[in-house]
Amino acid sequence: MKLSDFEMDIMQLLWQEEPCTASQLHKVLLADKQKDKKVAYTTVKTIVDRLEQKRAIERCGHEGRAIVFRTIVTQDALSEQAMPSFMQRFFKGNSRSLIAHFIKEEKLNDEDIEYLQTLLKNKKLD
Amino acid sequence: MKLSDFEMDIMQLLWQEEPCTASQLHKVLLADKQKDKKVAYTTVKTIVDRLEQKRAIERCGHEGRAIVFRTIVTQDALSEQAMPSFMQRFFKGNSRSLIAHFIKEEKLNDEDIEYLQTLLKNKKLD
DNA sequence: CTCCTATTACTACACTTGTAGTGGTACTGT
DNA sequence: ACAGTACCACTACAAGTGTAGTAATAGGAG
Repeated sequence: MKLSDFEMDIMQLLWQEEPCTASQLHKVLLADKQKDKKVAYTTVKTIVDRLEQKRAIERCGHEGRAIVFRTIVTQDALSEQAMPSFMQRFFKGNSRSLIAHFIKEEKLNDEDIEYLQTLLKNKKLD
Repeated sequence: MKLSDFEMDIMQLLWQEEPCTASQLHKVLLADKQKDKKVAYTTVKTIVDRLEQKRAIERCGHEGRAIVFRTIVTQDALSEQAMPSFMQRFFKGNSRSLIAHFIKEEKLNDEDIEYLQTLLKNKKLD
């Protein structure tokens, strides 16, 4: 399944908020700071319709007139799909440099670091 | 700068092969196993043209009649740009779970693991 | 019961993207 | 010098995407 950027954004919201209606999603989107961009309700609804067509989400009830939706595909299923092409693109499939990149560039507190160190240790032992 | 998937593929090749011509890129693409998909030379040329329009690459000479191209933007510049939206999408900007995901899911040999452990150690000290 | 409003289903449209054909022409091998 | 070929610039086009308008209407407020 291939979803567009905006479709992914909506899925992201749905995973956090589901089950919910299109207008709830719209409100969350508008409330979401970090982005000045405002979209019309109908725009969100269009994306929701497309997600339904693609069988990424489905109707699971009503709330007054509004349709309540929930996701069908899991976040993992989708990221599994998107991950390889991403890595390919930026790191030629070299996961080591991918991880290294993030470790170098991203903010991590001590607790994060310890957690990741533990993960690595376990990985080595397996 | 926003590049499409195919445009990114070509950039990837260019970073590895530059400076080079469109037909060289085409040959590399065809030679590339892993993908049965065959594209016409003109398709590649179209993408190259678009990359030039977007100022991601530029002409830097000729080789007979053929135009030699080289990249203008760096791999880092582009991944910096692409990274956040990707992370946002799949990990809500939580870099720790992103890194954790890769550590868990990707193949890493002992040397890789030691390298990453060193990186983490240094990160902690900084 | 009637009116208003929130929602819906449908339609629209310009832009991007993947994919490639065409027609012209600058080199190159003979 | 001529022909063939490899390349170029330009054009095309369907599918997907972001963005939204419109017409109809079900539900809720009074």
